[in-house]
Amino acid sequence: MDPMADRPELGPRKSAVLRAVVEAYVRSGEPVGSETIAEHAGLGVSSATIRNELAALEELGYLSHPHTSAGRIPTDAGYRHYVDSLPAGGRLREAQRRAIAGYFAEVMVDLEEVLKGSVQLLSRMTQYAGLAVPPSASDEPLVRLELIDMGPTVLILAIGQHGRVDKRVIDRPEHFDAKILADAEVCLQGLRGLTYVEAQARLLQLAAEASRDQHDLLLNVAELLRTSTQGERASHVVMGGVSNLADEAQQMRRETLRRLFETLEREQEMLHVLQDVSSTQGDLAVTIGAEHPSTGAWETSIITAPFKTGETTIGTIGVMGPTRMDYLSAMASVRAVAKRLSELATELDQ
Amino acid sequence: MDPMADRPELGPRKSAVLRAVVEAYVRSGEPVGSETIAEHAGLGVSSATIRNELAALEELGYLSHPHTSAGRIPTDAGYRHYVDSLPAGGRLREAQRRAIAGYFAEVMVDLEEVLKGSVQLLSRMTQYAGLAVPPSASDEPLVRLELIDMGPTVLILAIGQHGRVDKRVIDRPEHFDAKILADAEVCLQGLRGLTYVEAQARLLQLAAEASRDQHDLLLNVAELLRTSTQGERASHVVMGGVSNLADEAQQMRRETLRRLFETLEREQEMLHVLQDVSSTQGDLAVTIGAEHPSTGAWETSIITAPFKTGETTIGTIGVMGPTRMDYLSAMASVRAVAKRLSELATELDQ
DNA sequence: CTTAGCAATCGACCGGGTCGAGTGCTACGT
DNA sequence: ACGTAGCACTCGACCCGGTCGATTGCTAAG
Repeated sequence: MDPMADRPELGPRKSAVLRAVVEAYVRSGEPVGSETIAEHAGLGVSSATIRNELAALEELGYLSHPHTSAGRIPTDAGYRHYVDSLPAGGRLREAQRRAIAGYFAEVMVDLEEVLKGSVQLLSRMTQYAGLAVPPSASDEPLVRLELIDMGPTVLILAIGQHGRVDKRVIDRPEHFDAKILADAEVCLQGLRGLTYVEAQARLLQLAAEASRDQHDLLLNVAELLRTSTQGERASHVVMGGVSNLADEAQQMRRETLRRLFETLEREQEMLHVLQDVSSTQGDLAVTIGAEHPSTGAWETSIITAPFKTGETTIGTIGVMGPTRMDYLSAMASVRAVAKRLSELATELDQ
Repeated sequence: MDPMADRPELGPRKSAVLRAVVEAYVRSGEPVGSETIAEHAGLGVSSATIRNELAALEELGYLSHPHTSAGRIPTDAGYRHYVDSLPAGGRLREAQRRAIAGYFAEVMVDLEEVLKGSVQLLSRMTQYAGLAVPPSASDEPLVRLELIDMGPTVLILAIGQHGRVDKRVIDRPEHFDAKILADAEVCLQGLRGLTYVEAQARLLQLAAEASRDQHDLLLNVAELLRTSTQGERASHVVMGGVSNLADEAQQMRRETLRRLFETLEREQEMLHVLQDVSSTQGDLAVTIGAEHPSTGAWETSIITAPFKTGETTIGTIGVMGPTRMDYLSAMASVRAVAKRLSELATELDQ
């Protein structure tokens, strides 16, 4: 029963039964039996027939069975089939539509801030945790690169085209006089307009040629650019509504919960997970439970969508929740927010 | 049994018994009985005598009783008495001493970064969550205040004496030409050396006198300074090792856990709690359970210590953990880290 | 004031019995 | 071949009662 194996197409009734199981289970949180489905799913067949279908679906690996006399629970593969069979255009409830419209109406201009708000918006709409990966600085052109003399220290400041500001404070060796700083400044002026990555490469060259005093200084500037594009703080993950996960947490095993929150604190790891998870498709990427080792270990699913300026993807936004998730509505929410975000980002980019 | 009521001094033996109960309970997590104490606390009296003392301590409100045939558990008041009777100079274990020394050996120069590391250090040492309130910008002198033309937007940048950088992106109305920006820049140059608060006040004056075009721009700058000193992002809380709280979380009630994590996400609220909790004394402040409404609701305790440059307090650092906490070692850790932090801050300040 | 002894208390644990939900099978009808 | 009704069976949830062990509180003696 490899959960990743390709499975044959299901007949329309099996699909309907599976959908009914998933939806009932997502609503109630309790294993669902044949009776419930026969009554509520409106398939016009008796519970006995449903039972046969359920047994078949279990045989196929879409459902599982806590114990003999309990109802069925979807497996990860079951959720997967359900999600794949979902109509592309899930509807938003009117309240949610308005929440999104309302949020994006108060236009903001700092993308980082917008993202913070967006993940909170998503977490409120879905009751899961909101996640976003902001654009990386790598290809952002530099508008400024400055050295600021602060007495015992020097502040290195890089400002990107889109309002990104990175800083680094370094100790100032005593023999650093104003002249050295001024000379270095001149060097740095020449880098304006280059991207973070280009400027970093250029700086390494310049440092190699420069005088010894300049050398260290320029290396420090290069280091700032490096950490801003690759390092710890380079790309972080914006999170919101993480407390929503605490709800489901109660029924998780102790260790599961622990590990989940530990990873949430380690942004870099979280970033990797999100990158793995969302590299798959074009529009909406859904990763369910054990389809990714991490989400498997946490018994969670992640839904992400890229957001773009024009045609180029610049970041990712989505939600994370229990595998027992209302995929339909969560997917609709993520899609809608990502769309608005893309519009906004495109506008800001001009 | 008002837990806040002043209580009479305890005799030396009652104190010893209380201490034994607290320490045994902190270690084991289970209600502790008279036998255990008689054997391990080395008081040289029998369990019957201990029982009498326990009954007396319960009568006084220091201990409680889950049910008749269970051992005793300290109340908040019990922990309070225990903490107050602790010797001031708790000893650190050698490993911890070295962890601190090791961390502060790799000197860093950006206080914000140091704080992030410090709370993580504390959380690793204590196995609780680390918390810190960084210095506020209010009294930091400005070294720079710049307007940066970024095409469709303008970036306002404020740089403080100690390496603090605040930014705000604003839309740029079309009639804003280079001249208006240049004029405003001149205005702003004049504010260098003033503190955030002073500069903000001065800007409001200037705006009132300025031309209409300048007016809005200057107000935006003032707004940046305002939000940097009072607003949402003004003073945040640095947190680390929050996942440690998830351990104890399992035995909390569902709602308790939820509320705790919700508040942890709302920095402003967390900030208020920390301010309430740490405003009390000079050195170490310990707030136990219901002594503060918030910590009461979460069944947690908070230990904080101020850190200073010279004699003036500039921030707070501490840990938060379950009321059933190893106060002795946590207090020693917080005290030690705060001390090192003060030394570092004082050095950086020169 | 301390101590030994002892009855009393109460949760934890175990086994058995009932109940109900839900399955899976079989036999029958279409 | 497929849907259905009926029914025995399974198994967890719940309740009950009994035992065990930990711990108390009391009492009476030192």
